[in-house]
Amino acid sequence: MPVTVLLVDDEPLVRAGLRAVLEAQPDIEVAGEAADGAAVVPLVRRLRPDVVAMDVRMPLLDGIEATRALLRTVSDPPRILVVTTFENDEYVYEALRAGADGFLLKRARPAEIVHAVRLIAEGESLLFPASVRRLAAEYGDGGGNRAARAELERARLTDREGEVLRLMARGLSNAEIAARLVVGTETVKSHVSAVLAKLGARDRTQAVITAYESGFVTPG
Amino acid sequence: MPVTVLLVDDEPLVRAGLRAVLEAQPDIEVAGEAADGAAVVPLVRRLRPDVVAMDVRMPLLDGIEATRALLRTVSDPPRILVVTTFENDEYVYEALRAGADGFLLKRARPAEIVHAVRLIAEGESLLFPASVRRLAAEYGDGGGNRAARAELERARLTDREGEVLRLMARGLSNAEIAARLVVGTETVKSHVSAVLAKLGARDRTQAVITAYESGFVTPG
DNA sequence: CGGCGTCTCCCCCGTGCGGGGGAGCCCGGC
DNA sequence: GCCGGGCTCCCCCGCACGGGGGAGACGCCG
Repeated sequence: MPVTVLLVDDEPLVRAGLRAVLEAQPDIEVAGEAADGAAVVPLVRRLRPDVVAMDVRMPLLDGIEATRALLRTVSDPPRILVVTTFENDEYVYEALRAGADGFLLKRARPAEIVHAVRLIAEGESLLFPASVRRLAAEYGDGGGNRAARAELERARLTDREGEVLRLMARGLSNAEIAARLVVGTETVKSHVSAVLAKLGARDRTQAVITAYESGFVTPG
Repeated sequence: MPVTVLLVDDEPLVRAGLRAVLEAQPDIEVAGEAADGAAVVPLVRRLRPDVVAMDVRMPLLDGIEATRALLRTVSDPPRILVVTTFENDEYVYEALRAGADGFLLKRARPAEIVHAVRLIAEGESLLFPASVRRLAAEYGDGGGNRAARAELERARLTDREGEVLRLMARGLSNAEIAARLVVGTETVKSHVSAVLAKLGARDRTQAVITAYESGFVTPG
């Protein structure tokens, strides 16, 4: 009895690639595809796949929310393999905290992709497989320079501070952030100052750079 | 006689996806694959493909250099379709200047990918197809950034402006940039203003964000 | 209970930033 | 020759930013 997989990614090209790679295996079967997180729950109910290979970044409903929704609403939920482009995508960690069972880099080799799906299907957790560490090393930090990352680790931003940093990283001014969060500009200034202090940044631009360099936010 | 395509991308998953999408067409044939730019020239010599679908960012030899190498060393070179993740990747423009015939977003739909390959094969140039504009609009995060991207498409920064933007993206203040470039701070301010205007950015933070989002600078 | 951390808001104050002007110099192209 | 673009430098000016304080309200936890 083959392992059945549901592919969830907003890019058809990635779905086609995963399908080609996985269906080349006799013991793996692609049960279906979805282009966004919102379609996942009904599809899982109908297809009952063993594994969901899920992108984190998607329109409508991202991989984190889709993971939560699956675990919350589906009885005997499938194992969830998070698929991502960047190794230090903080969304990945959120997805793992939300209950995903492992993650996989899109640039992994076909054999590694197949291996990951099999492992996950068998109930193994696949948090930091050797292949990922190797890839991370090969691609030299690829989206997470160590110093910046260490800085962010030590920083221990509060929820609110992280929220503010994210908005800073979208180019919003203090006034705009205040409007978005429905608080006063003075409050935002407090949070911004805290972020700058914790990150060792001199101004918001340096803070945003640290956010990018550490993978706290990612381009694309 | 079918259109033959050589796939060049360092990610096997992307190659598999392109292969699956293209080989579903009766009039398109995948002649071969390469994982980096260095392998392109000999492969083209041997396989004589009509079209090379080439990633810009690759180890060893990137898409720009590979394009140059092809046009310089191969007689009757194939048409070159640049494949990219970001619409405003400055490398793409370099590749186009180097002689590539068009570019394609990885998140395009299969039908659009097929269409692009056919167009390129027929000798059409494919610089800003409607599909790309539509995708850019769809994925533009609402308003401000979209305008900035559209701006960046046309924004041809001068050498000096690019240099200044790069230093901005490293967190340097105007005074520090001035010291680094051995010019006056007023001069730096002029360049910064020009960059902001060309990028449609309100302040240096937004400019740096655009630099990251467009791939003008990369984390790590 | 009292402490602690978080979130909220307030004051003053200096300054780096960015807009809007203008101007001289050099080089390459028409 | 002249013109245009790029690089350089200068003026004034308003303001958002960020530092350095302080303070009240809430929830959590020992």
